[in-house]
Amino acid sequence: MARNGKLSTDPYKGVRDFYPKEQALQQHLFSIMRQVAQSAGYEEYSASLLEPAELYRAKGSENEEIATQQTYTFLDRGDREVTLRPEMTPTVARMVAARRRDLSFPLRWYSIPNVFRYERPQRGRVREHWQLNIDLFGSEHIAADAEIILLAHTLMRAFGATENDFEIRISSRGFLNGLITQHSLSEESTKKLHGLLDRHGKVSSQEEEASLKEIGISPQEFVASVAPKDVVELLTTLKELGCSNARFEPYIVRGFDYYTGLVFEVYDTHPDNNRSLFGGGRYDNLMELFGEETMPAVGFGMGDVTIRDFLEVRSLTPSYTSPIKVYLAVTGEDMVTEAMKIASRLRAQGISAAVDLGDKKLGEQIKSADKKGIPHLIVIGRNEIDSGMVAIRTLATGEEEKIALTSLPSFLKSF
RNA sequence: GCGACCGUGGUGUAACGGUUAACACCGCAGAUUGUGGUCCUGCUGAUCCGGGUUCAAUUCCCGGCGGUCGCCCCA
Repeated sequence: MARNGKLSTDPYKGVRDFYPKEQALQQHLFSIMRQVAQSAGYEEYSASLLEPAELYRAKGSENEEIATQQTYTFLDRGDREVTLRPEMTPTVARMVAARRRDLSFPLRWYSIPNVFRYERPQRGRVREHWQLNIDLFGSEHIAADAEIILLAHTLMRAFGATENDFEIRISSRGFLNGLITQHSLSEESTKKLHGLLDRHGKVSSQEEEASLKEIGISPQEFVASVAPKDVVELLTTLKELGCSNARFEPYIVRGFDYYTGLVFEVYDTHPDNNRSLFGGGRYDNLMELFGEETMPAVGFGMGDVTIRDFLEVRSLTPSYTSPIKVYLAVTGEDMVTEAMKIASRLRAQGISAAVDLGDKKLGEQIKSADKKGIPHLIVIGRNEIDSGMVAIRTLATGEEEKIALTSLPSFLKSF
């Protein structure tokens, strides 16, 4: 709130400040993402958040709204149209297309970029979020699809979720496109169909049936539809690989027009949060944008906001621990320097230590160390320096142990 | 872009249209010039902005801005 001409301390609409505790959680999420991606042989890449606006206009008749209304797009000082990337896939496709001859395939890449959408903020949706992007380029084999979905599964497990906490719903654009050609649907009807499927579960089944009939498709084709061949094969493979909470779901569409084959979404099974957490699919034609031949690709994106909600509902977020292992409270003249010497020696031994700068009373120093979540504390004063003995206290319990200054590092390492 | 609900200290809440806007937490200071998390004392600090109705507005009305939730769309 801006008041009396003072600047507001609120962050810009729809974006978040990450105070140390939130940042620690953020880094926790990222480190699990990195660990899973790297252990499967994926290499990390990165790029600027600025892209030329035309990158998002090129294709996607269906996605005009995203390109024109839901991006941050502006003119730079040289009258170039610039967009803050709303997603990473066009960027990575651009990068791969640019170095196509130099890269060896199959290519496994991942990144954790921040992406921007100019939208109305609401639960689970903000204007800037971080999104793990995992992509596998250069393979048409169904094993590639299986690998990507398995990675999504592994990630969820790595976050601490059980197979009962989530469900992987798979469909295929091939299946959908088959229906569309079979009924020779117009572009308008196709769009309607996509919208209808996407809203499945949000409208009553009567309404849905009526709308389907209007388009010219009988509801039975969905309800009784058997999984298409590619999906069946995929599900079988996944099961063999230890992923047994995936199933065919004809209603999965995914918003982006560039998907060409399989599409999938990971759903939260919690009754109060029955929503799509993230998803992805196969996009084999995106390279055409850059005048390249088609390049098979499959991948997914996982946003930090929805995964945070998922973890918080299930208390799967770790508690915060201070990066400081031992705090040095000081009392008396010239003791700050003495404490800093001790801290330096501790750091050289790989023990993180911070010194109170002595502006406050000793009691206050201890209180603030505890509030910061620092596990251990020692007081440095004349007595300690002269005797070479300190009392090391574990703040959570209040227990103290007297030890020689010289054996402090080995003592702390034992924790 | 559309709709519903809501805007009171840093946070969470209170106040029939009527004195000095209350309480709790947090913060700061003290009780104690070398020892925290319990208790005690004191202090700082708020009615989103602009109009209107009224003797009188935190309270009622209108507009703006902001927030939350939904729709659209989507991650």
